Amino acid sequence: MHWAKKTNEESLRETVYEIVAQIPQGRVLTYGAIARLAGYPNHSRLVGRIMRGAPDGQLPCHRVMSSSGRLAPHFPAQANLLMAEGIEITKTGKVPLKQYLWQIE
DNA sequence: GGGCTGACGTGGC
DNA sequence: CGCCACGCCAGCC
Repeated sequence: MHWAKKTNEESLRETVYEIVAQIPQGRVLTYGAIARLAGYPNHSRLVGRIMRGAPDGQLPCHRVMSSSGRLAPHFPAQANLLMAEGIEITKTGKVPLKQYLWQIE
């Protein structure tokens, strides 16, 4: 067969969770980076959707943000959780990715 | 099926 | 740094 498996939230969720679970403390990752690592480079939006319904407390979803370092809407606790592990947040409410982006070795 | 939405990304100004 | 237009694509109505 040559049909492509339909990319949907279900098929991505597991992979995304696994990746997010591995983000080290004090480091962050972007939706786009996660999408690429999962093998779906053009599905950053879907990753965001998945994070929206992610089990809070089980996963360090606060370490996930946009490529500009902007934090997630409707997730007020994110900033505190980040600062709690030593991550700096600028006055404009963004995380300087240059310093905290997880460089996978 | 068509149109809109959105925890997105990139490039231009 | 901010705003915006585009491109993108699954989910939802």
